Amino acid sequence: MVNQIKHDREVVIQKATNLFWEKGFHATSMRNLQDHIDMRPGSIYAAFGSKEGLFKEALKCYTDANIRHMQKCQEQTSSPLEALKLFIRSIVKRQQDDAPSEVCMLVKTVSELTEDNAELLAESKRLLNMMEDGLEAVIICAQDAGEISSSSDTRRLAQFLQIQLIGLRAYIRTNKDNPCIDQLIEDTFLRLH
Amino acid sequence: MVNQIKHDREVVIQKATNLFWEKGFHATSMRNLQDHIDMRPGSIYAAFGSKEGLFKEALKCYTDANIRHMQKCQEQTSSPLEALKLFIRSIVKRQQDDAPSEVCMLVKTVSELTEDNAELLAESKRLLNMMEDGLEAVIICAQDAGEISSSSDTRRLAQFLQIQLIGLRAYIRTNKDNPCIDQLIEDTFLRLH
DNA sequence: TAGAAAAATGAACAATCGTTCAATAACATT
DNA sequence: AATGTTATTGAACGATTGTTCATTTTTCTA
Repeated sequence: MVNQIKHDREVVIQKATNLFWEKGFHATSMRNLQDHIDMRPGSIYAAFGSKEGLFKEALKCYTDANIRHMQKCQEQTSSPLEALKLFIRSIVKRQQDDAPSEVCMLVKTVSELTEDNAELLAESKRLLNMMEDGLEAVIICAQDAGEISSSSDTRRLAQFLQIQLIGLRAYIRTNKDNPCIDQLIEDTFLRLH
Repeated sequence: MVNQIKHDREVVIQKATNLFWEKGFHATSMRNLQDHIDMRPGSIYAAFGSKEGLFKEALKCYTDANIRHMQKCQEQTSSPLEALKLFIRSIVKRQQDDAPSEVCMLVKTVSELTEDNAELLAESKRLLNMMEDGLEAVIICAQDAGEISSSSDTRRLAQFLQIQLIGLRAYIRTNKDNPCIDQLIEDTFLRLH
């Protein structure tokens, strides 16, 4: 029986993720969420415990989707470097599509929250570092494939790409219809050495 | 008579800027502000009209301070390129000091706000573009001084530096005690061509 | 120094916040 | 069909939100 459970947990979390991603943690009220995921307060609290609990699920949902997307990019080509380019291009250019925000949700969260929400802040940092590890893994693949010099420091290259991704996405938020976006992305890879 | 006006406007705005910068627009309540700037609601509203009004002043205050800081860097050396390095190094490394947040307040605001606060969002974008213009002005100086190839596209270089600044600062927020920060900054200038 | 003008106060407002829980509906098992 | 279990509801809670304004205090002028 498909869709027997009225509020399929993953679909609900996905919807909540989109709203949190767009509006941020503080500006998203429980009533906004109630409307957006079509659940009443009692059900939400039974399922997730608190607003923070639901947000934590959203962070996980967002990160998992990104990791899956990176894997999809790797499956599309035998070149790890090309996979990286596919990944970064699609992430950065998703701005024109239906993404809730141009800015990475994890970066947005780390930027917004303080020690008043220490657990959520720490979790966001942890997930961001996980994403960086993922970047380094692909860079190591590229190194093994001879696409990147074997003398390069893969950790530093991963940091560089992470910084580019963060910077590019936040930059595009302030300059959405900049015609030079493609140029800026290509510049990133020209400087990857 | 010094300090005749009890609440010197600029000092108050400076204090408000620090609090807004640390906590963001939504997480900063008017009561937080009342305590932090030592003013009662009536006085605040008489002086600034609204929370948004005060925040707008804070954005201006933050940007002005940054522009002054860039000018100070230019006065410290006759080399425009060295001035840029001084500026970026000091901004990025201010994290260890008393800065309210590692992240640029304008980027933080652009990342946090939506069309629900359209005016503040637009103003933040405007100020960010102003900062980018400032970067380009120094790059042009560096070009005139022969420190940067005259064939370089100064607008693109300014965009590149802007993206690096945004990315580095947000990155450092998630990785505050990373020992490679200096390396990452130097990498930025190695890639500036 | 008396009085007018300006500035600062803080109690109070309606609206909204995150959250709870008794009541109801839907389901599963017999 | 009856019963026990689980899921969902939505009114209501106290706390907090941004904001207002009658009152008091301070400052300036004559």
